[in-house]
Order: sequence, then C-alpha cells, then structure tokens
Amino acid sequence: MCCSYSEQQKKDVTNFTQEQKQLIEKIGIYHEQQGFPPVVGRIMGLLYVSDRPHLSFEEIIDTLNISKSATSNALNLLLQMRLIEYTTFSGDRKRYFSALLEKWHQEVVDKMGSILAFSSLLRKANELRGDSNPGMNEKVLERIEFMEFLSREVPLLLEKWRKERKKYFFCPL
Amino acid sequence: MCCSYSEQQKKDVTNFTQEQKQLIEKIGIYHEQQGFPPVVGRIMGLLYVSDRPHLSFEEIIDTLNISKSATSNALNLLLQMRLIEYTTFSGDRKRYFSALLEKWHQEVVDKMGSILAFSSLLRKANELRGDSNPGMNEKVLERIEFMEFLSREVPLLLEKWRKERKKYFFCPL
DNA sequence: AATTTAGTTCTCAAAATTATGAACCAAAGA
DNA sequence: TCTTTGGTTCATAATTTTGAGAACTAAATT
Repeated sequence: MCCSYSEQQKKDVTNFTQEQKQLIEKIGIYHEQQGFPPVVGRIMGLLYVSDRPHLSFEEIIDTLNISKSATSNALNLLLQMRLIEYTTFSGDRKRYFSALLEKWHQEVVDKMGSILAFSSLLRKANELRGDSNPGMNEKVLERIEFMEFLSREVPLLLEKWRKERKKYFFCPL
Repeated sequence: MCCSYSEQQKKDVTNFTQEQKQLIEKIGIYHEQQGFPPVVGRIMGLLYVSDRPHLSFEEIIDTLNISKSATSNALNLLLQMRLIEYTTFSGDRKRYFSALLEKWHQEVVDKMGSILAFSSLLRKANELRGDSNPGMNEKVLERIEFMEFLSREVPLLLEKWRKERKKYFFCPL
C-alpha cells in the first residue's frame, strides 16, 4: 500500500500560528480544570483548533510532542468517555481521530444524573438524622428539592433546544 | 470562662452509627469527584450528616481523626469557596462551622459561567480556522450556540424555582 | 507573668498522578 | 521470512498533591 489517506491530505499539520498554539493550551487548561490530565486536555485542544477533519495518532504525537504511550492512553480514555471518535479508511491501518461534537447534549443529562445521585445522599442524611434537628432537615430538603427540580427541568430544556433547532433547519419555509 | 457553647451542648459527637460513617465517606467521595481533596470532602460529609447545627474545629478533628493543619486548610478553603460558614458565640473563642446550604443556586449560575468561558474559546477556534473547514465550523458553532442557549435559560430556570418556592412559602392563602 | 486555647504556618514525608522510553505485539508489506 | 507500521503495555522517573507533626502566634485565662 503506497498512499495512505494522510499522505494524500498532509499539509504541514504542525505549523500552527502562535495564536492557535495558545488556544490549544487554553482549551487544554479548561479540560484540566474539568479533571483531565494535561495531555488529554491538549489533545482536545488540538482536535478543536485543527482545520483538518481528523488527525492520526502520529500527527497528534508530532504536533504536541508527547509520547506514544501518553497519547495511546489519552486517546483511549477520550474514546471511552465518548468525547472523541475515530474514522478509518480501507487500505489504511491508521485511525483518524476527531472531537465528538454531538456528545454535548448527553453530557448535560449525565451531569444531572450526578446531581441526582448527590441529592439521594442528602436524603439519606436527613433520614438518618431523624427529627433531632428539624431546621437542618428542612434546609437540606430545600436543596434536595432544588436539585430534583433541576433534574426534571433540564431534559425539558434539551427538548426545547431540539425543537428550536428543528424549526430553523428542517422546516425553513 | 467556664462553660463554652460546646460544653453546654456536647452529646458525644463522635458516636456515629456505622451507617452514618459510611454516608460521611460517600459524601466525601462525591466531593472528591468534584475535585476536592479527601479531607475536604469528609468535612462536608460530616457537616451534612451531623445532627448538630454546627461543629467546632476541635470536634471536626476528633470525629474525623485528621490533623489540625489539614483541618485548618480545608476549612479555610471551604469558607473561601462559600460552601461552609461559621457562627460565633460571645464569650467563646471557638468558631462553629456548618454547611452553607443557600449557596447552591449561585453555584449553578457559576457553572454556567464556566461553560460560557469554554464557548468563547470555541468561538476563537472557529475564527482562527477561517473557512478552511466549513463543516467543522458549523458543528462547533452548533455546540457554541447550545452552550449559550443553556446560559440564557438556566437563570430563567432559577427564577422559575424561586417563584414556585414563594408560592408555597410566602403566600399560602 | 505564665499558661492555656484556638487555631495558623512551615517542613517534610508519603502517596498519587502523570508522562516517558523501552519492550512488546499483531497485522501488513516486501 | 523478515521488516515495517500502528499502536499497547510495562517499568520507572518526575511532579504534584495531600496530610501529618512540630513550631509558632495571638488572645484569653490563671
């Protein structure tokens, strides 16, 4: 096999402007703040900033100057978290990675799930406290109810969003 | 000064049931997952599970078996993040800490702020990409717009919540 | 004035995280 | 069959985080 997809398309990937490099780092830092290791964040930054639809393992390594192992682990983590995806091309053994932009909606729903999990811990706390401190129970209950309110309302919000989108894109008469 | 607030009220704080201890740890782990160190999480757990309205520095140390320094740092972090507060009683040098349950609403608004910050990074990415990959720009833009939609809608949701509450608690004619 | 109390700050050790480089492996190509 | 490619896995090094303990401080008590 003489010409892979990347050879056909390669236009020096590693040549980012200073501004683009800074943006990759900023997006990286944002992801670090969300709990990811630096390399993982940088890969997300690269995938968001690159003007290529998808990058190979090799290109990621060369652009970011990171090790194969760190890259392998980071990509597998991101794949597992469904934050990125990859495409393949027949006759080319490489995998081509890109940010999975459609995931965002689900992410919000998941976040609500975790809030709900916490609210059930608070419920348990109230239950175990019994009536030894009714004032506290009442305040905790208000917080529980607010979290549950959010969990009910956010999916509705997603629905609203989907409808607004549909209006614009599917029936633009 | 012979009797501090804590001496008047002390009914063996450290005697939690197995179930309560487990709940403290679970709430601790939840906070760890939100990015806090273990000790910080456990203190939150303790403050949520305790049936006492507020606990002193000493009581926290004795109950959780943690060092003074870790406790001091953790409490100051939590105070600064406005997740806990403290009360004082005249003639008693101690500070009495409790979870700040009212903070939750603001927390949601803050979270939206961070989402908005990320969306402006993505806007920059689109801008720097120019028109070299319109398909990507379009998908990224959809994500940006969704984030901005959320940032607009969530404060409205808070307003809705406040109104529902008022209905129940302030005008229950 | 000396001691106790309620913490804070500093130093350091232990533990956890992160990333590297080398060894490895399976599939493809020569 | 031997080599190359596209990774993965392992051992380890570097860095960061976390928390303990001792020394410290300032106010209150004796």
